[in-house]
Amino acid sequence: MTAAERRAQLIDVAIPLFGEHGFAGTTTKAIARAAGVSEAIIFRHFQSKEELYGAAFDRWRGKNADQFVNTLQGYADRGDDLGLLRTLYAVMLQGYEQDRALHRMVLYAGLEQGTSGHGRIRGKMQHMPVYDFLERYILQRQKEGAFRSGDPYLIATAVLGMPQSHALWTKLSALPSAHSDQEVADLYARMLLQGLRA
Amino acid sequence: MTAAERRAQLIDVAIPLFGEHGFAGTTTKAIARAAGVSEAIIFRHFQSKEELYGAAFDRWRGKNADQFVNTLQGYADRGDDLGLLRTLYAVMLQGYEQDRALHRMVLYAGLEQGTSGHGRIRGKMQHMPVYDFLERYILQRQKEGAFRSGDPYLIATAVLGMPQSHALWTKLSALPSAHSDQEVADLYARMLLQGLRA
DNA sequence: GGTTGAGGTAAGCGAACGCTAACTATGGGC
DNA sequence: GCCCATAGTTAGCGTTCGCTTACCTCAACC
Repeated sequence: MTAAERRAQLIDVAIPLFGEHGFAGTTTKAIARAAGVSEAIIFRHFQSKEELYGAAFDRWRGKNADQFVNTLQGYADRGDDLGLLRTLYAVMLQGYEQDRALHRMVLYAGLEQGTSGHGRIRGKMQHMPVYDFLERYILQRQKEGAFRSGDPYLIATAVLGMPQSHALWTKLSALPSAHSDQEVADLYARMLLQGLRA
Repeated sequence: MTAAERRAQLIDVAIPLFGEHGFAGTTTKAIARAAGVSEAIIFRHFQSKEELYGAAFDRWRGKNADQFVNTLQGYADRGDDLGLLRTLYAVMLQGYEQDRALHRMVLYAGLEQGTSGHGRIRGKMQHMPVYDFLERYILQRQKEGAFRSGDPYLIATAVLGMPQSHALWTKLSALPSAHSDQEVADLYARMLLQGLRA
């Protein structure tokens, strides 16, 4: 296995572990065992556990795909507010479920940042494309007189916060939900859109 | 210092540490240093680190005061939906800031539960009085034809999710906010109330 | 005023932590 | 056929982890 392949594999197996136990709770030995290699080769391919953590984190940033944003932009161009929100929520909830480990890792990172030594994460969490898109979108709709006034960033936080919080408890933690993602996405989208109207 | 006092003191100093670094990231030595005693007395007063963690957690459950719910009930009796939501949000945001360590600990516990051995936490996180109150309140307003239809629990999750998510990033993590709590509470309350109307 | 028991400390246990040094297998280029 | 860079191993380093043991101190009680 080449160095690049091994690096990628180590990141792959590390993400579920970091996501499940956090940085402090995940041991290099466990990562090595999951990868089927000896512990030492982790440190051949990464300077430290911290660097591996940072590399795993970069994987997440790549996932916030522009393609997702492009889909939303399509709804925006068509002026389909409800479709946009519904799609946004559905994709978000699906993403949380699909990349559960990755999102758990991000959440852990938010809590752990600045505590342990792993300062590599700092600054990596800002600037998610979805936030930027939503902020611009809200600003535009405000100018058109369609949405209520108020700081677009703050409103975007509220828009994204509802499903985030739902996903936090139903998907990232263990608590079960009695509702399908579609159902939740639909209710949230309708409710929030009505609240956004000027 | 009596045993009861010492127990309480150990819990007091442990909460900020657990909140800052999580269960796995907090060492018994650090707790002992913070309390100004030797590490061994932790294990005189608690069977294990895990038991201390559970005891700290019980402290949180006591904080979800009924008094808070009573205040909200007052608004409900007066039919003041906006006042209720605004107060709810303001108190929530204030609570997150005030008991930052406690809330961080709870969030950590949600992520860590079922991973490390500390199964003591399981089942302690359910049944927050605020959720129950809000669910009943929404159901009542639905019957009166004032609020939109939909599962009250799901709607309550959305109502509480918006400030939770905001607080998660601005208060529990390190990211700064450009807006005052009052400002946020007011905008969120207005927006959500409009979305709730039938 | 000697005994006792509760609260506390110093020292260190075995295990696990992140990480490293020294060595081996292997495969492509001359 | 030899060379040597590369990917991997074994063994263990120094430290820290949660926790335990042996001992100390001292106010309360009969």
